[in-house]
Amino acid sequence: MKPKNLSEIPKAYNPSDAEGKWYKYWYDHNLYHSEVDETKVPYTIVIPPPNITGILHIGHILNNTLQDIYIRYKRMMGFNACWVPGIDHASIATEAKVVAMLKEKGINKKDLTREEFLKYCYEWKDKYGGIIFEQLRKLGVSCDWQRERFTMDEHYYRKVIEAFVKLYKEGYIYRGYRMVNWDPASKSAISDEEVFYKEVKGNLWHIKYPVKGTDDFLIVATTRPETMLGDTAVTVNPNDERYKHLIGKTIILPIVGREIPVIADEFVDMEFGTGAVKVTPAHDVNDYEMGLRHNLQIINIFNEDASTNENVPEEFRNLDRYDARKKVVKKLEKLGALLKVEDYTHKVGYSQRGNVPIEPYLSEQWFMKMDELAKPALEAVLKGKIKFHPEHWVKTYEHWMTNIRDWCISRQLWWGHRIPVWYHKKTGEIYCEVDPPADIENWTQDEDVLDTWASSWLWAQDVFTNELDQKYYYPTDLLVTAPDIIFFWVARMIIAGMHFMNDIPFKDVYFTSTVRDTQGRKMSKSLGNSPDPLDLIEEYGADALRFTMTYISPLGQDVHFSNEMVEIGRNFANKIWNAGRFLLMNAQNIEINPELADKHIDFTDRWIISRFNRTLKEFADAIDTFEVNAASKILYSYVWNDFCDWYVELSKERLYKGSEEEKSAVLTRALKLYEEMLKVVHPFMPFITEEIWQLIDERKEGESISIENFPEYDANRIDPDAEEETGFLQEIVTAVRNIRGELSIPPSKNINLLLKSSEVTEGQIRYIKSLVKADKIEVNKNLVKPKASASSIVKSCEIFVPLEGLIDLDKERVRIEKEIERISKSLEGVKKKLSNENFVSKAPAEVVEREKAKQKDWENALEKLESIYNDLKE
RNA sequence: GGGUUCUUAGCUCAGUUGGCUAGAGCGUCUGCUUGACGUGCAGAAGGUCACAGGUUCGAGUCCUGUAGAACCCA
Repeated sequence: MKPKNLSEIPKAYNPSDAEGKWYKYWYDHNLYHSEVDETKVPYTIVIPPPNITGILHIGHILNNTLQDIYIRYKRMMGFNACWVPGIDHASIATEAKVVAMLKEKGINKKDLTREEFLKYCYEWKDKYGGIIFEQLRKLGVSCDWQRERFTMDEHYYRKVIEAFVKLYKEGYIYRGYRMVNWDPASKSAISDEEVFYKEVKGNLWHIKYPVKGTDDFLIVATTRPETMLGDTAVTVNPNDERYKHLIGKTIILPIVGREIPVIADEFVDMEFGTGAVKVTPAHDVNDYEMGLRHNLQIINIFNEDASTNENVPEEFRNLDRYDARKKVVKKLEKLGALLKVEDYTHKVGYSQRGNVPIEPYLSEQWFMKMDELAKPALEAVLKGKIKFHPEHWVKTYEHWMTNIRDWCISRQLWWGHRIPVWYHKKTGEIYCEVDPPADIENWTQDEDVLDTWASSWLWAQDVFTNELDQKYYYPTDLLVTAPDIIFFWVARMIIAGMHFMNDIPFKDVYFTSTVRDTQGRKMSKSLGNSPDPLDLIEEYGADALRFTMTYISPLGQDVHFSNEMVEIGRNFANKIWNAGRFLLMNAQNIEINPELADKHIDFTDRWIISRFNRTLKEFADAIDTFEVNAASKILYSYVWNDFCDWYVELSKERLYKGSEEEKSAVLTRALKLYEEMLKVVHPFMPFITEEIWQLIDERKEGESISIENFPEYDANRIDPDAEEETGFLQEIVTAVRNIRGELSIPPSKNINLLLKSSEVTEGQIRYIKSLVKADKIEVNKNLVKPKASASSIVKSCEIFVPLEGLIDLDKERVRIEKEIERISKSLEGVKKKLSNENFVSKAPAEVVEREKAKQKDWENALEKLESIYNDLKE
């Protein structure tokens, strides 16, 4: 080992210097490219492809940090690690952006041909599609950039089309005229999963519907009065005594004047509203089904943009649905048909993309039959072939999969994978193949494209573009994703995997926490509570942000994030930096000699090595069980508490006072241990660990900590004796420091120490002396307590700090009193337990033994404390 | 309405198959220009584990109920 000669090491770690430099180094040396290598076991992750319209948000930080931790860890463990990056074309979102962009330029999509429009889309993608990866690189992700994919790459596009054709031929895909969720802004169907429900303050309008040929009338209550223009019936519950006599009668629809029947259907809830329901089969899902049951006329009153069409009276035509509502209400009022208006809060479906209320709308769409396809995918998860972390998502998955409904996969858009179906111009015959028909002039291709998720569901299998790769890397190992796309993407990827590959797409799925603000609100642009990760990286450093995210994100729970929390990571990085700085500064004067690395070993060395190996074991267990949060805490506590607070402090004794050879041995060993520690931290904090790793020894061009071997746990290095010996030392030191603190003995004041014990060793005395700033330590099992002294008890050892005149005896008395009280209380509990015969006979022997030992220890301590206390009273 | 999850120190969270003298970080208080670090060091205070029952020798942990919160589905 040959640490660099450093004239000056900054007191604080400066991330911005290190980050750009090392990312470029990794990138230039292509360190994270993976090729098929049969001699190595692959470990594969496919990135959840961000949307090309998307920019980096705090959720991406968590998600990609987790993936990077796993990929870096496995790479260092010797796996052939492959992390495939890529982006998603995002049909609806992108098309909306491009349309808006064109509009600003004064171009109307309608005036463009499909080809012209797609050209604009690709231009847009080239301009903005790569931004998010530039941002992710700032985070330090070790993706294989040579494998970057896009859902509309030629190979991938073809795979999507092949999948459609296969499913069509197998009978899973059909075309139908159905009620769909219509987004009137993008003028496209969307799937059930793309609808979210918002609570909206609205009204319940009570409208009077006259019964033909009588003075009688029915009152219907509705939240959407404008749809009455398309009513074709009124329904009551057949058991409703109030309305039985009206069933079969005819209503004259106000405004429109259409004659519509009163029908009976069990579906109607007698309790809701007035118990009489207007039926608009073309614009409500339940009404549509009722319409089918009763053979009702279906009148569509809206255009594609949800404005009223020619099926309504002339004065109401060409109005936006909300304008139509106002006008209808006004008219009803004028006609005396409006009885009352109530405030009413209800949930309204909105388009997730366009954020406009969706319109239930009848249209011809392509659907996928899901129930049969879902079965193997459900089984794969229930039988544990795919494991979810945390496991409880299995229930949500199961619930959705067992109640799965057919999937509307067509979208009335141009940007995306065009449906490979051609209609014969004369015969109307349908042709569905990957390649167009030979006599293309006689056919017209379906205008629609596929739902984006009907392309990204092949992501795990078709980012691999040749058979060899696919065979080697598939199934992938881990998918890290947000739980809100469990249905959209995770479930469908499993379905696709089982159907097309006859195998699972990934072995483990890690569902991340949802990042919220400190008030528990979701991060959103409109609330302005969403921090820009790039600002955070600039302020605190990428490592700090990465570490903080893992440190604060509990498994399976939402995380409450605020910018100041990143200080946790920044401070931790600084701690690591300064421990390194300490060793490097000493290396300027003390020779590093690898031959001495195993010389002058004492119990503190064996202790830190033991602790390190325990840490390795705990760390690996946490990573293997996907408890990343726990893993980060294990790291934190080893680095900060064990290594810095104790080991570095202990080492000073020998570093400053040892022989030249001892100094050399101690520093060499400490640097070695520090280097191993850096490797363990590296997957979490890649930049700082690389920066220091490059400083502590001479490295060749192309070498990197990121491709070093991860330290291996060695059970033989677990050393209970050294742990015991160091633990005893730590307890004594802490007890003395406690006395100093509690009795306000200034740190500048050196003390003498008397230890009444037969168990304290010479080795321990040396360290105690340096850690508590003692001039003299006397150890003797027959010591007599000096009168004016402070005391403490650690196991069998009594500690006395004689400080005539310097300690306040009243304070000391209170301190001992408190200690007596605390131990008495604990002792009481133990005694109570042990005097319970049931406990002694039924509890495991081991537990009983432990309680007995406690009793002995505490009784012992109490006896000593009481004697000390009596002594103080004199 | 159905499902899932949560409620532990002022705040954010750990607490594995019940054995606990209930932990950590932040914040608070006291002291510290200690030859790595004030982004730090040393010490301290702070909790009838939401509430009520039950199972058990033993419950923060298991069961039932109540109250409150969040998310998903309809």
